[in-house]
Amino acid sequence: MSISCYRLLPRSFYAQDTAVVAQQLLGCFLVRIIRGKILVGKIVETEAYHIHDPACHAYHGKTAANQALFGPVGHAYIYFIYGMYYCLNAVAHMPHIQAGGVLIRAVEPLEGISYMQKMRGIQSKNLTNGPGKLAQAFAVDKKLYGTDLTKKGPLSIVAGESVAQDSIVSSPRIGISKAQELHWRFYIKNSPWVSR
DNA sequence: ATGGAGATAGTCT
DNA sequence: GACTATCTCCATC
Repeated sequence: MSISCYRLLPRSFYAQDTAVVAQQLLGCFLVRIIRGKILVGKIVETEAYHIHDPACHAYHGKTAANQALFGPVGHAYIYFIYGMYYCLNAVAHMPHIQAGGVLIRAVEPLEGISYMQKMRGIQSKNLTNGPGKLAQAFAVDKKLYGTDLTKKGPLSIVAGESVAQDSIVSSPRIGISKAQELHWRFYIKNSPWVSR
């Protein structure tokens, strides 16, 4: 697989409804370029959050930490959680909404697997089946905060395999207590790479 | 196979 | 001072 055949997702892709973007990101490829190496993973699990949703980090307004969620769509919003982990989101929402993003929860490792293993530590078998794990495997931290995902660079998302609607499963989001009635977690049915 | 505790630190009240 | 959009390890079934 050569990098030249990758097709970056355009800015307009991220200007759709957040839950729609979350579903359409399934099957796309997350591409990380670091120290001359390339890491690629197929996105298999996502969650949608937007400003009118009590579980969204932007719900209580703009702060220094969540400002990227209010910025232009197609950029990376990264947050630090539980004193130990980073999680990666793609800013995505309709133009008339102020903020929203899609949490990338799990990917299927495709390229650079030995580098991912090095970042994770060899004791672990599960490389990227959870938001904290995939951030660690892809060397994603605050340095990439606000990165434009629609441009060739250290972190980007490119078009991938299209996923049939009937192989997309939705469920309540994981690890939150608010708005559990919203089934805004999406994953590829029968994928062995999802977080649970 | 499943469950609970502990690690650990940024962010907001 | 409380609260996380988590993970790993070790316990017990």
